[in-house]
Amino acid sequence: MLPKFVLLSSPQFDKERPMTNTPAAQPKPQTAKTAIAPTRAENYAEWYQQVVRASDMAELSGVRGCMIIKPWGYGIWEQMQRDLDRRFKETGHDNCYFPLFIPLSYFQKEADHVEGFAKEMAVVTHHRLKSDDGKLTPDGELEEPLVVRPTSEMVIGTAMAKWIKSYRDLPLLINQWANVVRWEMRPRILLRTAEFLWQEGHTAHETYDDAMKETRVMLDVYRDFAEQVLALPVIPGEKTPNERFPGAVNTYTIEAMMQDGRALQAGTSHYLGQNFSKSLNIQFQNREGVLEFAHTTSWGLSTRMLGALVMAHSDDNGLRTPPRVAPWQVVIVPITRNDADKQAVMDYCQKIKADLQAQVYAGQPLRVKLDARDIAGADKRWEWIKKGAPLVVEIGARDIEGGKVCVTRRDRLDQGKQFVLRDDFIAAVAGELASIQQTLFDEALAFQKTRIVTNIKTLADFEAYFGKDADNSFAGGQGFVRAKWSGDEASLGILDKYGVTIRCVPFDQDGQTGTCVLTGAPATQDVIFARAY
RNA sequence: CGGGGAGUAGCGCAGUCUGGUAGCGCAUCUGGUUUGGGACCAGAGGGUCGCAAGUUCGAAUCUUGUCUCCCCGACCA
Repeated sequence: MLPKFVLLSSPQFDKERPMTNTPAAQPKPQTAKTAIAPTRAENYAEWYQQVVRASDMAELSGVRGCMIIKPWGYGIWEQMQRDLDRRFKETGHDNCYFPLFIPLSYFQKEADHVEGFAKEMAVVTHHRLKSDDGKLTPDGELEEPLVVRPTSEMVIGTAMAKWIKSYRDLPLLINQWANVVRWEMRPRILLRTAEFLWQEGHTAHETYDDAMKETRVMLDVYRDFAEQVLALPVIPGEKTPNERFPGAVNTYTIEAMMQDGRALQAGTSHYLGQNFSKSLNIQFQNREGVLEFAHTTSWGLSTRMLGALVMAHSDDNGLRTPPRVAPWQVVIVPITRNDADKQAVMDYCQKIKADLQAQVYAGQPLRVKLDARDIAGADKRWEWIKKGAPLVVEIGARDIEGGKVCVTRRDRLDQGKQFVLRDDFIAAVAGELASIQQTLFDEALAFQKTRIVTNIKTLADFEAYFGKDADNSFAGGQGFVRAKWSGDEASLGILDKYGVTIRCVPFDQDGQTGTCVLTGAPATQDVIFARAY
């Protein structure tokens, strides 16, 4: 039953990544050529962009801060959407769609909210063009400018105010898949773009308890999704007040660690209290017949997760796409030497494709691509490796004779190609995908664990870790500092010079009293300090 | 938005100082030789030098404006 090509032990995750910071004295031995240049260690920021390009997920569009999401990237997003959407439905939410444009006056109703977004809003002020000597200029000024939604609390809340009359109308649980625009100062492809795709859930509840429960349940949906589907271990916790969503009472987050040790907020869930219901008049008659303001929540997860996949799972040969979200989980590359072979090889490939598609992984039929393009097999193979297809299967005339297939596992390039009996492969393929999914998670988790330091107790320790003299190179091994913080917001000013922020107050707390790493004051809560994207 | 750097063929670059009508490597196409591995040889195609205006007989090159990208900051669901 056990296919012979499954590796039983996991190779050392970090074997090609020195933890020491001895500068490049090593005389580059005959190392295998990597598909991505520069490597992570050479220039992490540039490596990231090269992986995005090489994996063909997305590219810049020429429109400031806006990207084109290409089929491989969008295909991954579609898989994410499908999985998340199922989870939302299972937790009782329905999908809706609200307008892209929000009247400016709506925003003025919630002071904190507008202040939080004012500096990054695209505003539509005209509704037609006129031609002046062939030059088109805006004309027909609007009575009231329209904001392109940066998020939809105001427009959805306004609708909720109309829909909700009675406690019997609650809870109101809706979600929308949409694009939003935030005029970011410094865009970074997939991670921070002016326009991005996301889902935003918006709910209204009768009580604090109900709304808080919803907030936490949805954060846990994100956590489970990140870990199970994206193979991305995350730290769930609450944001400190200064990092809260504008207008929220509590903001919760899942924080992921990238391979350079920086943090990425991967999803958030907000308890909005009665702030928005009071601003927008979302009122209902309670069980005693008394008018009350509803408690609302919102939660979102975006195409930024595509960037997170790149930064968390890629290596120097490109992306490694988790099988659960890979648009194609198995790619068949026919190896044809001449026209005589061709038909036989293609027929054999077609049959294997059909047999593979009859297999089931994670509750769904396998997604199998037969790459029949008229280009060299070796080129196709490397293309799929750079995209991170979990399994690449090469099949040539010789394989047909032996009844075999040649398999490359994307997470095990070091083990090379495995020649396996065709039927064994088909029987084992679902297990292989599960194994790859697990490997990606295990490696990311092992990495995260080695990069969370808990022995930083004083500001001097902190300085040594994050300060100017600390090694913040890729090989330097910086990551998250988990330490006590007093909760004194004034102390956050100390962080400015380090470029570090508190990412979250993790849910799992030891409850011990210690001293604040920043001020030395008594402190009980553990927080995560890190540089962030 | 502040400081720095950069936009020349799909990608990576040279040429810009000292204006004379565009080149290299990879990729692409064609032919041939190869072939279980990111091949080799020969030939070919592809660029209004980011965009716009100006100076000039002549602008990739000089001037001004503008757009975009990268790095560092600030800002930031």
